[in-house]
Amino acid sequence: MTSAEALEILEGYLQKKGLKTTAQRRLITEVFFDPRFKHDHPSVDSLYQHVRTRDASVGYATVYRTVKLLVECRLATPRQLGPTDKETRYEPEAPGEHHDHLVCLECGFIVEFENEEIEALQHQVARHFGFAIREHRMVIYGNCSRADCERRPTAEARPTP
Amino acid sequence: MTSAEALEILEGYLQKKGLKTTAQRRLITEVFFDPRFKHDHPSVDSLYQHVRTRDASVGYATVYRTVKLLVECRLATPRQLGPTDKETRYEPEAPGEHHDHLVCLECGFIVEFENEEIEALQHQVARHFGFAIREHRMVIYGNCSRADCERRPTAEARPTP
DNA sequence: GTTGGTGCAAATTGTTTGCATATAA
DNA sequence: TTATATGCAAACAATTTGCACCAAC
Repeated sequence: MTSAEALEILEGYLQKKGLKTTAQRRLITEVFFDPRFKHDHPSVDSLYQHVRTRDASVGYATVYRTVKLLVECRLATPRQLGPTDKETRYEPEAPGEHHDHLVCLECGFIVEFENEEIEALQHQVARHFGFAIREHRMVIYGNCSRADCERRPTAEARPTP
Repeated sequence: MTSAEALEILEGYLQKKGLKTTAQRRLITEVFFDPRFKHDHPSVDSLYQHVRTRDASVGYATVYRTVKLLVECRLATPRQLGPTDKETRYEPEAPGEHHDHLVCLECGFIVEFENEEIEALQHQVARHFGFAIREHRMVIYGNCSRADCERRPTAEARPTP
């Protein structure tokens, strides 16, 4: 999903709700869907930093409020990847799509994947317990095999050993 | 796992680390593994409340510090069930065991389950991306079919299955 | 007696909110 | 024109920490 498509969805949502399209909301959405940035699962703070490089007058609260709007119209999903992460991180979403995550406990490297067999089994389990599935979250933690694993230790994915 | 077994593991851990076994640590562990309580996935606050009914002099900080110890020796796992939960909740663990969760979005009802087929597929996916699995977290959200669903709107006040 | 533990209150951190002003519709 | 948005600072809520006194070893 491109920034332009996301903006269209956002504007439709705002209109429907009688809310206003502002320069800040457009900028934040644009940055959030920036191809160079959209796989970062950014925290609000990280998004705020990027936004500030393009308009230093934008306030922290506005970023929080806009991210909340993006979540409401399903353009963003809150995630708690790293088992030790304190901040909530957000991921750009195309409505209808879904994927899960593999997270490297050493270097924080994240892989997104989809697996229909697992999804089918989840529905089966849910049905067995009388649940109607609305959504699910699955994160697999492990060690990746990239050559430069360990060389980029990030704060994000480090549980107590 | 009984309170007694948990206590034994904790005391072993404390000894190994040169830390001390105190009445508070014993009490908190006992309450955390109390059979009437151990499936509640309690928050630190909820655990604190229960502990206070048995010793009103125990402080909030001590409960936090003790829970941290329990996590370190793998007797507790931090969870963020409810997509809207603010507080971290903790679950008593028997080392080696594992289960996932079904959470009702309406009433907060939680079912624990295990599914070997899903676990096998997770390993397959991980291998495909060159990851060695260390652990995983899976939560399925949906609507349960219990007769009194909706009547218990908070995740804290949950029935025993 | 020494080292680590506790309770309290104060500090920190991520997030939200009240308010006066600014801006889209 | 009029409702909604913004930026700022203050408020909040969950969690952590500094410190003087206590208690396990």
